[in-house]
Amino acid sequence: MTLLDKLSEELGGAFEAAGLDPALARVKWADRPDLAQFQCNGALAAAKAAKKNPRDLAQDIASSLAGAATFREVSIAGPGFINLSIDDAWLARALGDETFAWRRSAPETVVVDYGGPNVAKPLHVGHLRAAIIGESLKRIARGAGDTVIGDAHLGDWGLQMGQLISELEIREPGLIYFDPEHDGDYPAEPPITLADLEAMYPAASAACKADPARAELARKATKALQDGRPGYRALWRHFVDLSVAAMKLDYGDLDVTFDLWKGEADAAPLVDDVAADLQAKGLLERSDGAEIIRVERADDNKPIPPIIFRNSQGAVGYHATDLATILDRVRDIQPDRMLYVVDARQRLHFEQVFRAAAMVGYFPEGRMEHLWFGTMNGKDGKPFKTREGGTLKLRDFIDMVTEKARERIEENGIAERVTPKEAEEIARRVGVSALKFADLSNPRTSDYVFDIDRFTAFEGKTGPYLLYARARIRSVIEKAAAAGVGEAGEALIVAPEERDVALALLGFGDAHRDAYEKRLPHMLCDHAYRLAQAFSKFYAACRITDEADNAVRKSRLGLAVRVADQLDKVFDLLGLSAPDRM
RNA sequence: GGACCCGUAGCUCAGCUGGAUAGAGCGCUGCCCUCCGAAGGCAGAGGCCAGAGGUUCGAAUCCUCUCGGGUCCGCCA
Repeated sequence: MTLLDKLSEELGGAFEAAGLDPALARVKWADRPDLAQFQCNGALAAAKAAKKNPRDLAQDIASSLAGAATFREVSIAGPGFINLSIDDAWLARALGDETFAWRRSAPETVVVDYGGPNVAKPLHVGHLRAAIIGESLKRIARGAGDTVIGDAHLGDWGLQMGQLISELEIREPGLIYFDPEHDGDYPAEPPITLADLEAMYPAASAACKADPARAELARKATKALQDGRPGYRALWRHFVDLSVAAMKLDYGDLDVTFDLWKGEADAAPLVDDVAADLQAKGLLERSDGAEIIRVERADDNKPIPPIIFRNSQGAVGYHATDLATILDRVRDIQPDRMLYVVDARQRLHFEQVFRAAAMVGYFPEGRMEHLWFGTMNGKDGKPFKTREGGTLKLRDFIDMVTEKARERIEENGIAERVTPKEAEEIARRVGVSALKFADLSNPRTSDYVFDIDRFTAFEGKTGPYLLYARARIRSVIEKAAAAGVGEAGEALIVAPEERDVALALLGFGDAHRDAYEKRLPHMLCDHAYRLAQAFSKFYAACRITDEADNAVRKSRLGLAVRVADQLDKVFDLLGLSAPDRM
């Protein structure tokens, strides 16, 4: 039960005593911190329903709360706002009460799909948001008690594979993989390097676009691969292995990890089962030589085009593999929920797929969520590109941000205090946290402008600032230990800045819950920043290690420890990694 | 053409079930280190919440329209 739940419960009792609906007794953080810490506007809604004077109702409620140990003050203001401030002793006790951390009462098993990189195509900035947001949502759910399985869901089975295979066949037709007579094993070593593969992709793609005959070759190769031609399959395996090894390095740099590295190809064997199920339900239709599923509904306010399950060539596209993937997950994992962290432009696609999956009876539509996100733009307001207008590779992007972090570290004199090796590690973490925090602190659904100077700044609402704040607190705690000033102790609230730190700490459960329920990590970013700010004010106003009063000193040390520990928890949920000092 | 996302301080953005005086960061002005990390703290200037109607005791928030920006709309994923 979170703090706001607890307070709402208290108010709920008072509402019931006054003959009102306790569900209206929702308590929230005060809009007017100068007047109170919390507020409840439920009397206004209750008055509307009961056709009574809201101020009178608020008065009744306030009176029945008069003896409560929870509150120092309950007052009424305006048309019927109930203003609440917590009793300091209650607050101090609550700090030690673990139940104010939030856990789900009924945890679920959840699959999160937040990868979607294509084989042979290096990760680029377009993959960044899915990786960062998905990783955080995975951790947020795990932290709430869910069993969460993250899947990279590789794009390894579409037309691009046929384009690549046909491209290599044109370039090196003599390779054994293209010999239809060959009967037996293929070499264990790939015939090309990763660099070759990555260079082939744009060449093949451009050639197919320019020349219909070339595109036809690619389609035929795709079909042959999907039909299981051994040489093509062996080649495909090489392509996937080369790519995945490179992807793991890039994702690793971002501290993004997947539990499963499945792809469309893993789902492909189930496509026939899906087709049979669709057929059995009478959902598959022929249209212009293709097999389609109609997913529109009578009450749609927009046209929903049918899914092309198999195209006129007989090949399946990503609608079919996505459906097969759902079937695969239902059979293998039996999740309660499936989350897709994918670009906003795929909204229609997922609407189609979710409808079809529900129609064929695989999974309830309401338990599949497309958690779409906005675009990361450049300073010109258009999707982030290199200066030349090309796509920026993820590893170049990470290098760019790390380099910037390195400069900042030198400017700030950090580099002089640590070994070169440690400075490099600090630069990496500062750079990556700058990048990740910038992305996460914007609401998932918004577009935002990537401004490297702003995001790598050590001041303001940035990743580096939070890392710094944590390092500073840890440093104070270490110095206190070294000075032998005693252990952290029970909280004791004597200064307003201590009260504000305590309140900020207790806000964690609600921030976690909000971030989870709304699937919005930025709510946890806001919390981390508020907490760091509350600590800074406290630190500026109160002495810690050299405070003369024993109990007060121990209490303050205890607050510092709690803040540092909670920042670590929040960093973990966001997927940020902090250096111990900087 | 239709659907969806968006328009809030000079800049970048919060404000999610309608509530009091619309917030934060950056930037700007002025203060605060003989004292635990000043990458900090304190104070201040800066807003017809794109525009117009409507619902409501009450609207940045809900509804309608207009203007401006973005995205998507059957065989690539």
